[in-house]
Amino acid sequence: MSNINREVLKEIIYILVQLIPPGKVTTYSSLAKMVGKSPRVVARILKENENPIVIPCHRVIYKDGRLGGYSFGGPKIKKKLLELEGVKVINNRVIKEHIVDLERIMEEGEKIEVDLKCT
DNA sequence: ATTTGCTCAGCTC
DNA sequence: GAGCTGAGCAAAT
Repeated sequence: MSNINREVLKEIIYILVQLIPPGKVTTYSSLAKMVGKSPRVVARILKENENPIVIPCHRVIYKDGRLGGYSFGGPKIKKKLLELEGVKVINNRVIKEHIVDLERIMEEGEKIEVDLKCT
């Protein structure tokens, strides 16, 4: 059952990436764990994304905090974008505090949803 | 077979 | 604790 269509996988990953709030980043491995695939595949799909404007693929980095690559203007642009959102990048490395697991983000998202409902 | 937007375990300093 | 190396990984070319 791990044979998901590429399109579906793409959609899932895009949605997940769009869930990342500004000022936070996540890792390829986190995404990979979510979709049950290898980090390489996630990276490839992120790279293949057709509209980098709506999909903040710059918020996805290595687990070590390194930025990794960025086909949409190069890693320098990626760094700029992250800094613009409040993420501190030191020596091409995002400090650990900003890295959040996708699961955590989703939990917070649900929490927010609940809050809205209560209101 | 080679190249990638990766990650982990070991090793050195 | 921080940095480097080598191997493993899955998909595209």
